[in-house]
Amino acid sequence: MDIDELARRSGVSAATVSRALNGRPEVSAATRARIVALAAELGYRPNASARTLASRRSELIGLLWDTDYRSGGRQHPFLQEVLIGLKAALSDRGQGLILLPIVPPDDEAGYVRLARQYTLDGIVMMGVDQHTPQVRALLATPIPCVGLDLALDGPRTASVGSDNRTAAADAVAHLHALGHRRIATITGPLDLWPAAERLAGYRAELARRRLRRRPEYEVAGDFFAASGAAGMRRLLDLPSPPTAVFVAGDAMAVAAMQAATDTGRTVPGDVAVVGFDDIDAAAMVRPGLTTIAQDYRRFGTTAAAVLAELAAAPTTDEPRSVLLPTRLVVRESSGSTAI
Amino acid sequence: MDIDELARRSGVSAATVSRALNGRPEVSAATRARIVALAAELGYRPNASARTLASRRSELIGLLWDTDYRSGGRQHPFLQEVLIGLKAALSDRGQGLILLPIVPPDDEAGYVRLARQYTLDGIVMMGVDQHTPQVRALLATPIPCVGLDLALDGPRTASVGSDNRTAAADAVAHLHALGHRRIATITGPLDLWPAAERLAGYRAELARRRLRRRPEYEVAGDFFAASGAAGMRRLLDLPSPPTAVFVAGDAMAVAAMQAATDTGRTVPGDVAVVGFDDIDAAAMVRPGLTTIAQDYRRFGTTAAAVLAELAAAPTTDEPRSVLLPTRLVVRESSGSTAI
DNA sequence: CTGTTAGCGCCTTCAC
DNA sequence: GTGAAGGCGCTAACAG
Repeated sequence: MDIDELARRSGVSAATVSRALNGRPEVSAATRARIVALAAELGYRPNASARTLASRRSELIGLLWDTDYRSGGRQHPFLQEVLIGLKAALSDRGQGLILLPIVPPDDEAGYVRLARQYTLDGIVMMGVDQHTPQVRALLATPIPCVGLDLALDGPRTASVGSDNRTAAADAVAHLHALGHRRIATITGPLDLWPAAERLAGYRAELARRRLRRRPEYEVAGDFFAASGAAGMRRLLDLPSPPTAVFVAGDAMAVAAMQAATDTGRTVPGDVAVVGFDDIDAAAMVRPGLTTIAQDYRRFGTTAAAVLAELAAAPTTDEPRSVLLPTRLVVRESSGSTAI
Repeated sequence: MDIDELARRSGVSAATVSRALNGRPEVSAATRARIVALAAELGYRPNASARTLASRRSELIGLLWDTDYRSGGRQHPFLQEVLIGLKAALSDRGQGLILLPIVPPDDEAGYVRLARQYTLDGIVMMGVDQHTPQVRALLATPIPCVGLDLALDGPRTASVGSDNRTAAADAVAHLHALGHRRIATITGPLDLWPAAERLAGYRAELARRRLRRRPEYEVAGDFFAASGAAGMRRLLDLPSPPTAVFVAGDAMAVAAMQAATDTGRTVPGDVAVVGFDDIDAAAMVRPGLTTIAQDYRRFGTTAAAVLAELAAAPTTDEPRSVLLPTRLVVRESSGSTAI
């Protein structure tokens, strides 16, 4: 069942079938209706390769997702949800999603070649280092690229992420409202966009509420559990330890809670904890972890929409970014009563 | 940079370039070496669409992964790891991975058409119901299909999964070795292959160790947390409650532990628990959950290898399946001492 | 509005 | 061992 067969059966030429099915305006309503109906009835689907070859557009989006970068073990707690959103939004637009292999660092043109090889219409990146030569080369290209939790820069790029700054401020506000005045934080790696924004939000909210900002209350973590435990121990050893800690990632937060418990403190009694991400475990540990939930599915749907906009828009130097709202999920770790 | 350009620069015809790059035997070693070197130097990559159109092979594998099927919330704790393995193994073979959209149940030929549309060389399925018309139609086809944790049936299909039966037996053996004699289980939905196998392994090991099998010790769960908690409560309310429970999934196991704790029991003191899956939370909860770890990455690499075999092998009626080894991860929930 | 004619970039017979 | 020619299935100019 190819286009010629369909053309024969509908009594028109292949060109007309192509036009009718692709929504071209030059076809009469009657012919189009007839062709569309017949195509549906016969289950005709144009061959993707032939279509791509002729039109130079593939309706294919590439996903660049580096499983090695900083993922020493389990990372990207959200890949699955992002994929769900992305897949749904793309297929609504008639687009497909292809997973790109990781190219070695010395193959500078690797991604650009992959994009050409598959005639990709756009690329979604997550969990990659946008400063590597291979990625920079890709970003410099007019191929639409959107970064998830990644601040991208290029003629046709955009970034999608949560409004981490506001979210962190919400966390601090929540703790403050519960009566806490000595609020510390354990950060992520500050060269990562979300980590930096969360710290900025923490600081901003302290200032807004006229709480003193103490350098020793800002402990550096790396999003992994061990750094959360170490950070908590360090905070609790302070002469004037905090009564609450905003931890920039849930894996660290859970470990931080355990570190507190292990050293004889109670959570939230002695120290309240608020995390970030709402990983599965947040609801499974005791006490349940109060945390910031991100709408990962929407990361995906937004990425698909932004990609379409980028493809239509002219190239530009203006950095574009979309910030998504988050939600504070209150569980037991922040305590329900003031201190 | 297309094949003609490369041909011109290497002083041969496009046909020879094609043969050289595709490892055809008819090319002289010298010409091949020259062409391969030049191709590498110029970074030539044949256009995927043109190649697929001409050769009728795409080197593309489709991933069928239903995000709705039984995934009321968070499921498939292993998608990410599977993808890592799959992507790595496929790209080693020069193949790509494309995520297939879910087709509506009334579109019986949907997947078959998708396979043709993209000229897919094979399909990996996970988290789908293989009894639906759309999937059955695909399986009936000579297109290579491998199911992860799915017992598939068709002329060119195979199944890859853990050796769930042995794994469950290991769990029971572990509990028995710790001194437990009254060992119960909370199962998954028994129409799912892994759940049925785990129950079979539990029963087999009881028999091997001459432990009495009691019907009231086999409680039905559905892999979700709530059913784990309910199952544990029911077991503990028994006149002669078990001293150990093998829970067929970690989400249920964690909830089961909490249910035990909530009703005044201690874990592992009053009741020991062994789970299945080794989800992230297993190491985060207290007590840490003893569980069976599956090698999900290997699911992916194995699927890629099996797909290649299926493509080369003739169609057959023999069901093929590959069972992967698992690993018992001992933490605190099973206790380190006998009762 | 519709048909005819060329390719899109590559592989693959068929000659040589 | 290598080249020439045709075609994979579709889209996009160009006519009409």
